[in-house]
Amino acid sequence: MISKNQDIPTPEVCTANIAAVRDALYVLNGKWKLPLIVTLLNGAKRFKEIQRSLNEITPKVLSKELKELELNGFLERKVFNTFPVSITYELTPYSESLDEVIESLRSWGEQHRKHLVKGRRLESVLQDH
Amino acid sequence: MISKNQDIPTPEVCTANIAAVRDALYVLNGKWKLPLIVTLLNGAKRFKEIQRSLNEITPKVLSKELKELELNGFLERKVFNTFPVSITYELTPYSESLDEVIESLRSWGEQHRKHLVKGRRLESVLQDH
DNA sequence: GATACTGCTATCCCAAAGGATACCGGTATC
DNA sequence: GATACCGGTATCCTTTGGGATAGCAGTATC
Repeated sequence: MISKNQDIPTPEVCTANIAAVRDALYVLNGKWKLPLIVTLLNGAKRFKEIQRSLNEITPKVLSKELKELELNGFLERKVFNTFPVSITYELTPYSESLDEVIESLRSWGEQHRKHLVKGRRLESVLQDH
Repeated sequence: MISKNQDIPTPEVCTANIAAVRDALYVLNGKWKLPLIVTLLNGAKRFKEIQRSLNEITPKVLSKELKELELNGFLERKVFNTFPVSITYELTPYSESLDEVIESLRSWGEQHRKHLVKGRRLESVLQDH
């Protein structure tokens, strides 16, 4: 329906589309939110596990991102009465609503890197991981 | 393939997925890039038209975002020899690679707002447009 | 004792993104 | 003259995102 080849949206539809995209970005924007959700697709994880899996994130930033994602209903924090205390984070059913978003970004990121390799522009417009 | 219900990705696949999502976010992250591309789905536009259509963006930010999108190959800036000079911005064929990304975000943003209305949490986690 | 684990928090800092405002020169209109 | 159009740019500022580092208490292991 948003495809440019077949059906140019009217200005009203375009405005509504922009609003919806902005709603999504408001919730999902930033360096770490979606990568964090992707790492939890593997199953529930503990704080340090997540940190290792995301490689370069500081505890402070991780803590803040987890809180926001919890607040928005994407993940659940579970506390277990062990020594030391252990806490797991796992995705909620609502996080499944993001599957298409994540898949489209993953797929696009993959093809974009290939596109750049083909055009030899890799160094200037992609980040190291 | 990234769906959680059917096929939990292995850690290696997960790492590759995170990397691909991060590539995409590196290029597309921020408040204005995708809304800007959405507004050009309507067809080529001039600077002031884009500004009006995006509503709250300053000329400075718009100029910067347009430059970056042009640099990344998503749009083309055309200069016409009129009085005063007129310049249009239009999407390139490469921008079509973003169609699924944009559509998934639009669709998600739409359902998320509905989800929040249903749960009466609109005020706290969505932005005004 | 030291070091490691746990999941954070506090402090300080920098970088980046974004906003507010004023302005440019050339032309057109009143 | 004033104001508007055009597409920006310059300056100053605020806000947000993220990073670096140190530290907490309780427990376990050497």
